Amino acid sequence: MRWTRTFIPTLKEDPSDAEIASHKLMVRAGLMRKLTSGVYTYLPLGLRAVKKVERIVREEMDRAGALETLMPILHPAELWKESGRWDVYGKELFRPVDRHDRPHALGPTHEEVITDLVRREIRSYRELPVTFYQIQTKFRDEIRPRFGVVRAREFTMKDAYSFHPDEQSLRETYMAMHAAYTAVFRRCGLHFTAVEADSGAIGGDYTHEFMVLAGAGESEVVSCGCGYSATLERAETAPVRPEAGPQSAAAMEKVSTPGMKTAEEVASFLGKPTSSLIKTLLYDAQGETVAALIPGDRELNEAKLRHMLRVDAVTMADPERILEVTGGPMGFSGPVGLEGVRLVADSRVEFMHNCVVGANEQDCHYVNANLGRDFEAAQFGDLVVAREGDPCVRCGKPVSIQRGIEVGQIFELGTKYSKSMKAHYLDQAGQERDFVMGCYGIGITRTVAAVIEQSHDNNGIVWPASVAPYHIEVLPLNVNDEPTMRLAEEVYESLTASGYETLLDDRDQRPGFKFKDADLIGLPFRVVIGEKALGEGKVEVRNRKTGETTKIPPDRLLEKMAALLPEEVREGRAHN
RNA sequence: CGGGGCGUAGCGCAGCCCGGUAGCGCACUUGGUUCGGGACCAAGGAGUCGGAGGUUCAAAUCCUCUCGCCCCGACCA
Repeated sequence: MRWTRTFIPTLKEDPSDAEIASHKLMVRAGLMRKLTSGVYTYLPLGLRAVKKVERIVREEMDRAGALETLMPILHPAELWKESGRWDVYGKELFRPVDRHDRPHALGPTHEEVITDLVRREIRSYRELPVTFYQIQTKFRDEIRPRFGVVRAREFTMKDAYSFHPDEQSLRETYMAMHAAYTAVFRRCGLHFTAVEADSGAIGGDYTHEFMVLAGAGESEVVSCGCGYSATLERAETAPVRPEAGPQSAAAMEKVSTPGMKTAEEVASFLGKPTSSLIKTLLYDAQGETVAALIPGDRELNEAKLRHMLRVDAVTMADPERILEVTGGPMGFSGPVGLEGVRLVADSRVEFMHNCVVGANEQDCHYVNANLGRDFEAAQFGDLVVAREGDPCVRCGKPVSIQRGIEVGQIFELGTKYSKSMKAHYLDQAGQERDFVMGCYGIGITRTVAAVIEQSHDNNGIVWPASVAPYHIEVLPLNVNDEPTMRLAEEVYESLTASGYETLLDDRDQRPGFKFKDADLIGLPFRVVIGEKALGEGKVEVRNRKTGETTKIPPDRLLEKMAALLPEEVREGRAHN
């Protein structure tokens, strides 16, 4: 492709609305433009990168035996009502209404649609297992779109759904998908980890998220050298056992703490560390009020509380409810003398002595409260948000926390949708059974952003060959010099004919200008044809990533490129 | 949804407090010089100042409403 024949509107300045590197660069390098909040147009160069990722995904999905389909983006509301998600999905679900006033949804994901298809078409265990996938535009009315295409409202996603006769078959496909995803992200040249995750609202039991480690990521990943890694929501860490033996228990005493509500206020008022406080958090767990005890310097992880209580949702109790069950106002709750409420505690509380707790009375706390003597808890477990340096649950070494961009997630859904939507098949014994399902997503456009986020420098994008819009930029320094242009055309033709995707910068611009643009759009290799090297009968080949430049005679260029950019590298099966 | 910021030429911004001529850089057009890391000179085109209403002799500027975009936060005692 010739630069003057395509459309690559590069920008010298950062767009004012961009915050992170990938967003700025995608706009500056002319990959995309914003239409409205969280909605983007892909320009020719950007689309090529998107298509590279799509192709890799297709190849790996096909290899894993998944069947490509294309489902509608417009769904009738009935389907969503049937699965129950019409009411639980919330404001993220776009809900357009047609001219007959009939409600619809724009698909944020397609479990309902595929389940409907499969229940109509598949009757027998003989047709199972089967996996369908599609690469489609998805809509999610994000509460706050940001970071360009990392959190967009309209985006491209690959979603796959598998149907099985039983859990074992599901697990086999799950593992195959895990392997396919690993291959996909490897081929995209990403540094990533697959972490244990929380299944959230989609439901299901077993799930991994594929996270690209990047400072600009929105998710936090807890990981340990031993190989354990999990999302912050899911990550468990072990309590630190105190080195000294149990301190002697002092006499419990009620003290006045006027107006001191937060752990920090109470601790500083009493001149004690926040870690000597026990926070008593009251939650409504599907009708039951539960008190959760955690160390004063920690935060409760609601997902963990949900799991411990085996409920789908927990919400903080309102002040009226707190007054009713504890007898005291919000901010002064404590476990001592608290009756008629289930008390659960973080395991760390077991190792705390002579603690400060609320007295369930306006402006009063107890000091020197001790578990076992002054209060009890019905159940112990890990309830707090993991923190950098906490001991790993597996090996005890300190864990670290890094930020990441979630580019893929795989779920074992089980029978959640087949049950609610009455999707059955007949087993070998002629028995009607619910399909066992799995679902698997990859954010295609987000993956492109993640690649850039992880691979750029001060001058622009540094594309891995596998997802680069083109492999090589041929850059004639002076388009008005006949020998230069003749050679440039020859080089361009021969590279193209040899299967390299080549961009010829045939613009009549000054060299510096073209060099800057070349760095900005970041193609892996640049071939400069200038009068200087030409005088020696040579052209220059420059590696965008390393900056390494070599001068070679034009007739050795194909040989050189074959070494630098072999097919395995262009396909992402190897990286250089 | 709460808080904050911003909408002025294609892009990035100044002007607004203190009302009167709409300006700068980049980009674009023409001519010339230049030509290995975002050139220079000259001339030029381009803006309903986000929108509506109001105050005023006069509004980008003051007031009211409204739309859009960006950032932070969203119940953690």
